[in-house]
Amino acid sequence: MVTIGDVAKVAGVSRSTASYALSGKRTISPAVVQRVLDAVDELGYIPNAGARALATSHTKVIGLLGRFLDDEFAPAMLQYILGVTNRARELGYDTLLVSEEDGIHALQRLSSSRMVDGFVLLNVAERDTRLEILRAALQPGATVGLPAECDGVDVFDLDFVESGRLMVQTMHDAGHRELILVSQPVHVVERGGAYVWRLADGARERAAELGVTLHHHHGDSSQPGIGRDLADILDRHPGATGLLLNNEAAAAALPSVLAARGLRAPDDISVIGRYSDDFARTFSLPFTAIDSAADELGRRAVQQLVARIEDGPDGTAPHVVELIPPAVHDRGSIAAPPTPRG
Amino acid sequence: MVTIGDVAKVAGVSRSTASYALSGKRTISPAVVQRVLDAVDELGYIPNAGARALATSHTKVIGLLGRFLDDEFAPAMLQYILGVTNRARELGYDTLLVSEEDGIHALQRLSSSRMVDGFVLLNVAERDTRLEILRAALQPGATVGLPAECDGVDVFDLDFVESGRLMVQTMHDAGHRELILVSQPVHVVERGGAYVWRLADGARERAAELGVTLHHHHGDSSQPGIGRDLADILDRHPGATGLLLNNEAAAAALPSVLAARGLRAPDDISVIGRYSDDFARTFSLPFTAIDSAADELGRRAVQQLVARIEDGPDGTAPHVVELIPPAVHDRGSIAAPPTPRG
DNA sequence: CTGAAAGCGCTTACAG
DNA sequence: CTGAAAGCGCTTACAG
Repeated sequence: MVTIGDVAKVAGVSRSTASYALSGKRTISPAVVQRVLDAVDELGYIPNAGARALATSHTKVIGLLGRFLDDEFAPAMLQYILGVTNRARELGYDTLLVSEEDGIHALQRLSSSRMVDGFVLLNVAERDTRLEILRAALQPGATVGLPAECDGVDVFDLDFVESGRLMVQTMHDAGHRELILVSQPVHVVERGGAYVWRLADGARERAAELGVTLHHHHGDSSQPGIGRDLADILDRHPGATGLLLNNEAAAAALPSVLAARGLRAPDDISVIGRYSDDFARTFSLPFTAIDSAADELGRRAVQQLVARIEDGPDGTAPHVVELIPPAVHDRGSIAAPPTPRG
Repeated sequence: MVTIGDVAKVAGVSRSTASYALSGKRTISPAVVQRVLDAVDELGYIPNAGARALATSHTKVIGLLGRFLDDEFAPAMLQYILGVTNRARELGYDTLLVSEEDGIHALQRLSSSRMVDGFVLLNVAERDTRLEILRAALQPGATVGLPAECDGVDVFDLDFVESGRLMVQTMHDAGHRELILVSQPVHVVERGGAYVWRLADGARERAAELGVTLHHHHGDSSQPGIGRDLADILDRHPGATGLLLNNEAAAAALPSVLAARGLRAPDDISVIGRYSDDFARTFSLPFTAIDSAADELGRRAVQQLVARIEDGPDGTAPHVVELIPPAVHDRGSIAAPPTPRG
């Protein structure tokens, strides 16, 4: 293995000079710097990460903690992950991905062993037990997902309240006066998935303000349950002309459900969803939707985290709570309601 | 930060005794071991990973290199990733996930900096330039994906040739004599996705042996292209009664395509796919399929890798090439061909 | 502008 | 059965 001692020898300088020449933390004569750089090239020198971490207390690694729940929508998770890993690399960091069930344990292990400089937590719930550990850790942390208590961490999430309001507003603008909102299952809420009721609250609020009728239902998170649920829900509200989906499985199942009933969007019913553009593309969902901005959220979280890491432990920048405003991606599934038959 | 020196002090022993008591590499009297363990508990001691890595040359981290290609089927990738991270953790390893475009560069960086003890490469192509770097690295490596040249690495993949044979065999058993195979786009093959032609070869072979007609087409890898492709392909082979899919996007699009043509599986046409069970569940695909075994492949690769890491650099175990035999998951989309109309 | 030395926190021969 | 010391490969005060 080639060490900085080898580089120093080849360049004809001391190890400290070689180190300073590479880090630039001390002025070294240009000629010497060049000799060191040449030696590095010649030998293919890359510093030993463990040794550097031991000396500097910086690993240049961030810990990414996901919760991969069985009934959570797995494909969407990859977008968050790639947002984090790609942005981290751009900023000079590698990413340790932890899928461990026991997030608390993982957090303690990585923090105490000094394996990482900071943490990004995905899928953060309303009351997330990982947060107290994170606040007590020496490394800073950023979350994707808005918890009840945000102090001590940087928080990033889609603005779900505004998303709900926007869905209703958009339908109202198109002339709809009776809407159905299909959310994730109740147990997702019970598990702390507060975004479910945040979007619902926003929708309800705006519906009340606009005098629009809104029926709210929770649907299953997978097939065939969600297919039956959708059929059932449509049966129960024959007067509804607009469908709001805050449930990826529902969005995936809807095309077949509509086809089976001989309905078309937007001719017979208008539809607006909330999921990632990537998801829509992959599964060819033809519905106008609010982008869940997974990649963007991952990138922002890691960027803020790195800024905080490099600010040092007594950096004084206040913690942020950034809620990304919803953006509607129009796919033509919203139109004026059909004129009532008969 | 609590160090092994603190533990030693509290336990009233030397640092080396504390270390040996914890590692068990030397016999220490039970009483002393207990005192050390108590001190560890009391202080919440967790060893500094960098220091340990520096001393032992082992990081207990494996590097996971993915290639996340734009038109590759992203959701499936997460299954491989979780197979790797979960199994690695069970074996005491953490996982550094690298999504870097430039896999060669990443490999060199992680290898030379001694950040990881070994590598798992996902999505390995027929001629994968990362492999030469991997062979030259001091750390061992395992691949998911069968390259042309397997020496120096442990290789894991689904047996795609056998998968192709099995698809044809299954259809033949049900009475079908004219089949269509829809593969991934040609450019996936050109990029080195040899599994595409491996499955096709197996299918062709078995079709020839059984006297079955097989039409082979490449379809687009996303909507709306693949929807049009499927319709087109079905138009061109009105006599075909069985459809083989080696293209996830095609599987996802097929329900709507069939619905639009007023066809049902298996009444009007029999269908067999090749994708992960998880994928089928998530998108409620109603087709019998060969499981791509993503999770299982990730787990096996990491297990073999860890065995090799712990065998040490002069371990003599021969490298393996494990092709997982295809398993059909019956979802009832195969039946006898319809009796010809007219 | 440069070098010799200490120190980061471990593990593991070397002595007893 | 246990301890004092060396060493892993870096960085960074301390001296010149």
